Amino acid sequence: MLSHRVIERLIVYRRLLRGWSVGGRDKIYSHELASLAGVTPAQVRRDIMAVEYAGSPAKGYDVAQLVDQISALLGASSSQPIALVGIGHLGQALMAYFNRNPSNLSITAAFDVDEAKVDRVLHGCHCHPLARLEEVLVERGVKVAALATPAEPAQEVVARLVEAGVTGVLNFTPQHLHVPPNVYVEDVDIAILLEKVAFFARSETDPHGELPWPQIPPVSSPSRP
Amino acid sequence: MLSHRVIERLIVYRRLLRGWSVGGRDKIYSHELASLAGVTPAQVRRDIMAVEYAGSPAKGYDVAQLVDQISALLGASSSQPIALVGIGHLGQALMAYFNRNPSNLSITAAFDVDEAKVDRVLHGCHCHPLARLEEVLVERGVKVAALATPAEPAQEVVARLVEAGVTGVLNFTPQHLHVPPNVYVEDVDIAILLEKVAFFARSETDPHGELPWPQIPPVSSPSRP
DNA sequence: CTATGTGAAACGGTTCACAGCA
DNA sequence: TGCTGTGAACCGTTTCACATAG
Repeated sequence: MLSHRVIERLIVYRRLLRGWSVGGRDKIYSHELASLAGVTPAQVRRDIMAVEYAGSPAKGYDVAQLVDQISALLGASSSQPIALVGIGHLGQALMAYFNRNPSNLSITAAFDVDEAKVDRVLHGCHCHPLARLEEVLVERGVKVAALATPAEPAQEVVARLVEAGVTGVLNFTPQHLHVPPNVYVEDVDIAILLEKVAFFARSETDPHGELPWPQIPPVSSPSRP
Repeated sequence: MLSHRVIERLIVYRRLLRGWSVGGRDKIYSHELASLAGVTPAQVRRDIMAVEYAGSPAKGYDVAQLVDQISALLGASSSQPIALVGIGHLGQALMAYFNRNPSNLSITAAFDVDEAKVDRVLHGCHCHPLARLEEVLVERGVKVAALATPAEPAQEVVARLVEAGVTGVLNFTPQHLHVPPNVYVEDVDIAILLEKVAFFARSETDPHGELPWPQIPPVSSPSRP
């Protein structure tokens, strides 16, 4: 019923709607939201069909109500604790980001094998030794973890995460993780993504003298790609 | 003809094949590669149809030849320079990663507005002031850039990147970037991905007492999901 | 008129199932 | 027998096009 793609876009819409205040308006049209999100207006309307809310053809969607209905669908708007394993540069980037931009997600516990990083507070987040992983996770009821270790220990760590009750993992490791069917894993393989970008950068022709392009197309114009 | 998904998986396959040495064998079956990559054997065979190479039903695919043919399809195996804009934690994570695991991609120039970070060498990569962006990029013929700045300056920076001849951008910013049609942008929105994981973590049921699951299924067994 | 809601068509990607071959 | 290569079926997603409403 709710596919991965739809969920992803609804989360994007919600973030954009929360920042919406063009001319102090509290209403928004599908083509405006579409332009901000970089999708088609039809896509926006189709996605909004999934939430229990109907806009008015005259005035568009009420921003506040739409945010509420999306949140109702996504569920659990109350703050949810996230664990982080691996306090390298990437791990610290994650801590810094979610500390700076407080959302309903917050990284509340970090873990590393490196004794030097342990038992300190980094970016407002306490760093524990990896040995205490299960203990802390169970105590805090953590269900979601970000995995930012090197590739080698990844499978072993994820097994311990699952054992401790984690059912969602954001995996920055190049390892393909084996988990039981009730656990959701999202892979983010940055090296693969960069190679992909390099490939498509090559395949795109590079016109030497080029025209100006619409850098910031007016948000109010219906985009018809 | 070659879709984004296929390119992505071919890059994954190539990496796995380069690390393949089970029992010193130089051949591999589709189900073995599939198991490593976490896809179906049919998917592997279908993807390999895209490259100009045929395996043998008796012995499977010759690993070295398959790597060569995938590389021929992906093109430009010679080292390609990458620029990085934004030397925060995330930027340093990228520099550290591509320094440690040398591939055919290397981050050769980094940029930041912060004077304190500039004109030093971090992770084997020289850091320039943002003002010299165009100069350095044109001089080195850089076509690919990773964007790891805050959201606010992202659109302005990408405009300058495009002006300097960049045709591929890996965008870690939550901003939707407007670029001319000949420029490829890949978005990696970590906050959205974490929220998505949190959502699916909630929707998965969490069976309390659970059975052991196949953590490392034998690579030689045909997986039929 | 313009914008929404939506059935239906179009599209793209994955899987099936089987022919062919060592 | 067990694998590869592949046409065809299948399935999920996106887009179209139009009925409907202010």
